[in-house]
Amino acid sequence: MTANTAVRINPARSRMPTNAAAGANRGKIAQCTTTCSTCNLRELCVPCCGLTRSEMDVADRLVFTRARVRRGEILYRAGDRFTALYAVRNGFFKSTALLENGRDQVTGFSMTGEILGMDSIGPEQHLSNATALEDSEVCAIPFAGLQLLAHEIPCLQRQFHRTMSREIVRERGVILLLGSMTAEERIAMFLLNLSQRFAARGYSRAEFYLRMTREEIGSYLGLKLETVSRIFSKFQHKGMIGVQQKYIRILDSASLERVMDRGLD
Amino acid sequence: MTANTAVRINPARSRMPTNAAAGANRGKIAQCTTTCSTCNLRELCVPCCGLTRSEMDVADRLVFTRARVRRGEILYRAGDRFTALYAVRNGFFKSTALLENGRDQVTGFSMTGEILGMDSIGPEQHLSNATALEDSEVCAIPFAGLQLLAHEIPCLQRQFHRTMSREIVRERGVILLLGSMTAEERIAMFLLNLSQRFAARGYSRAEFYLRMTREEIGSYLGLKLETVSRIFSKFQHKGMIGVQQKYIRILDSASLERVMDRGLD
DNA sequence: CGGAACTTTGACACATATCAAAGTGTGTGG
DNA sequence: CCACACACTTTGATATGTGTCAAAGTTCCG
Repeated sequence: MTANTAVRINPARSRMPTNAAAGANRGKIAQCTTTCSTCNLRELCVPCCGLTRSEMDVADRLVFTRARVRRGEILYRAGDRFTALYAVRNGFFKSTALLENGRDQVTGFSMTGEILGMDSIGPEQHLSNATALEDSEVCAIPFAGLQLLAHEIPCLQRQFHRTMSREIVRERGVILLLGSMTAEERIAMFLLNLSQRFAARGYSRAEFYLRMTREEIGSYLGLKLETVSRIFSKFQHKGMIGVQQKYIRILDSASLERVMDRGLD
Repeated sequence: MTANTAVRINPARSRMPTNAAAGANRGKIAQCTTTCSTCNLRELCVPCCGLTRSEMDVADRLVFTRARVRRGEILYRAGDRFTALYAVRNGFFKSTALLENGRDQVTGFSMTGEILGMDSIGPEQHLSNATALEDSEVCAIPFAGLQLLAHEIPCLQRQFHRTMSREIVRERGVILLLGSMTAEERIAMFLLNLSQRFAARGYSRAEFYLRMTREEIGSYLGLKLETVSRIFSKFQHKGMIGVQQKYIRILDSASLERVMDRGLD
């Protein structure tokens, strides 16, 4: 099974992040209030309104389980029962969906502050795998509890809907990319998107380390790894980016934007 | 504006196959309760639980606006303020998303019982156009009202989440299709999907009229119209389908499934 | 009947995949 | 600490699926 490559990488998968693994982290969990407002639920509840009161509620009443996920480990697998959403506290994940015939495909990359598992709500089971691409930490947000809480805090409910809707819009963007952009346009868009997301998190917009391989990028963008590599080289020769392994520098974002919008001429 | 093509296209359309020659339904409109449970909110609230009481509530308290949309007319446009979701009562719609550079792409087709506008909740404005491909009828479901109601009827809330989640899963499917399937696999999947959806609505699984052009199919599947046409012909020569204009017969669905899963050999 | 929208088919072009081989970096075990 | 293996990346040569361009065919409707 292709899907298990990531697992084989580290034989020692016992320390899989189960919600129960919680124990070790107990110390931190106590200070969930501050932590959540800094990063975890930021996307899910804080921007809602500035209610300190309800933030307290959130922290007090929703039992978060903090979990570590080492690089290569799988946070959840297709088929697992859905009980919780996961907020990426720090680190980097890929989501992969499996087609019936064994083929699989990367459907997204998630970084700090983003929520994993939105697609699993309806089916009540996970339909994709979430794999850590670097040592990461997540907050498990029990879905049932979230629902109860959202029922009492309307702005949390609203925020939750916004988050789901945003996932629809994100996927829509991937559909447009896959359906009507050339390889170069896709790569330009991919790099600019990463750049912008790193910037939004306080990291450099101009240089960063890719957490994923060329093959994973290709899978996400509907391209083969060789094509990804070639286009990286091409952009580099044009002076648009610097490439050294996984270390990328955005040297000319205006050009990248031009490529994204109108293709490379 | 490219988006208006559909409108200009036909000053007067008539002969399109409608699922329910409209006028006949007039009697039903008064009894919104029964109507909703038969089709409109079916997806949104009914499967929730069998509560006759809350079904009453839904019908009584949410003011639905029934609207007719003629073929070629646009139900909503990108940029319009989002106030309501639309349940397709009967008819057929396409959704098209616009890229910055003027390109646009069909992102989905919606038929009876399906909900339009899920992606607009977060942004609070529509990001895509919804165009009727045949004379259609929709129920506008005011979002604010739905939220209020859902707050009081937990199963409605749950059902709403399931519906949003289902949209994420649907789009995920399109991503997989666009990212890793050949043209033939895409077309086979497309036809089988339509077939299955028609069947679920009580129409024939084996023969139906396409409501969209080859170009719209191509746009949706990330292919050019000529490619769509060629593959239809190819499938026809192999005896897998019958093609006469927009009238399609599925002659060998097993073969189509084989193509979808493993490609044509 | 004539025009418009749509579809089909053919010839050819081109972007990306495939196959192959060499190059680079990294972690592990001796 | 080295060396070996392994994963990953790069680059080249070639193949192929799909796009592009063009033209003829069909159906619909005024």
